[in-house]
Amino acid sequence: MEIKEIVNKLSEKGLRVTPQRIAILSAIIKLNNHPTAENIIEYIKKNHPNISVGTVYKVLDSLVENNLLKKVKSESGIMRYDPTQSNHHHLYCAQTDRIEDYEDEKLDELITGYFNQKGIRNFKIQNIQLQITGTFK
Amino acid sequence: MEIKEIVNKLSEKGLRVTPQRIAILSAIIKLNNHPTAENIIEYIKKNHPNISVGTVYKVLDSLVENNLLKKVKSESGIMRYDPTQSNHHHLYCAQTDRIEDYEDEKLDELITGYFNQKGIRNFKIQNIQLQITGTFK
DNA sequence: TATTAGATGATAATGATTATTATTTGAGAT
DNA sequence: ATCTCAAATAATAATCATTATCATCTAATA
Ligand SMILES: [Mn+2]
Ligand SMILES: [Mn+2]
Ligand SMILES: [Zn+2]
Ligand SMILES: [Zn+2]
Repeated sequence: MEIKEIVNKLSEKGLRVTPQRIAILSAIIKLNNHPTAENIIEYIKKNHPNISVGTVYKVLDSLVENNLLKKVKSESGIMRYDPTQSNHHHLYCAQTDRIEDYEDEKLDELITGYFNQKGIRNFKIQNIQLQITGTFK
Repeated sequence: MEIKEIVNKLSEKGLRVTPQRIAILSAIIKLNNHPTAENIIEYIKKNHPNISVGTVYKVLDSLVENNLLKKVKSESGIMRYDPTQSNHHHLYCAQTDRIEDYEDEKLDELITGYFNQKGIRNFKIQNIQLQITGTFK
């Protein structure tokens, strides 16, 4: 049961366990395609019709701040949310707003190796993310 | 004189050469740090105080559509504009909103080579862009 | 069960971007 | 050099994602 997991994650971070927070995290995991705040609200309203838009945004921000979610920039500028903590890349569809995860340890090693040798002058690298644009087939 | 160049670029694309378009392109080149629409407006108003906000957005869109500009997604979601046509990557400052260009032919070859062999199943790659986050020093 | 800091819901406000429309103008034709 | 008119602009209003406010509620702890 993954509700238990969600409750644990919230507690570990010292966040109060509220029905809204559980619903929002569950929704993002269930929806599973980098939903927008609006997507999340629409989904949650089915079982939780009184949830407030402001609450959803505030919860999202606090979950991002506590590393339980990541923000994903979309082509349009509308923010999207990602439940995957581990570092990974994204495939952007050039025709639709679809965004899929792309994980590739070998590629990461290749790039990390490259920059370990070369570096970037005047810049300390914290994180490298690939934005791979193209079409799904 | 680079105004001549700007005029040429506009004509080549079949766009009418207007003072507003020249001013906007010049501003982006001059500002040279991926300015927002607001940055551009502020800069232009000095010499061109009557320019309309809507015009700036419309000109930016048409320049993007005609491949004279690129959009750059920022952390905050506010769109930024880039006069560099050639494919390149970006360095994002983790503390400020600074965005710098990063070009690296060797790196591109490395990544292209990797994907030429491996590919991504169910996905046709059109373009790969690195978002390198860290701090300038 | 009582306490209370923190969370929520309702609502208004912001701020970036887009839409609308009357007026102006760039560029080709005369 | 004027004429013509599709396209561009300025002024203004509208949209829409996100944020702010604040009265009410509630999860966690004692
Ligand atoms: Mn937010
Ligand atoms: Mn735009
Ligand atoms: Zn993801
Ligand atoms: Zn750039």
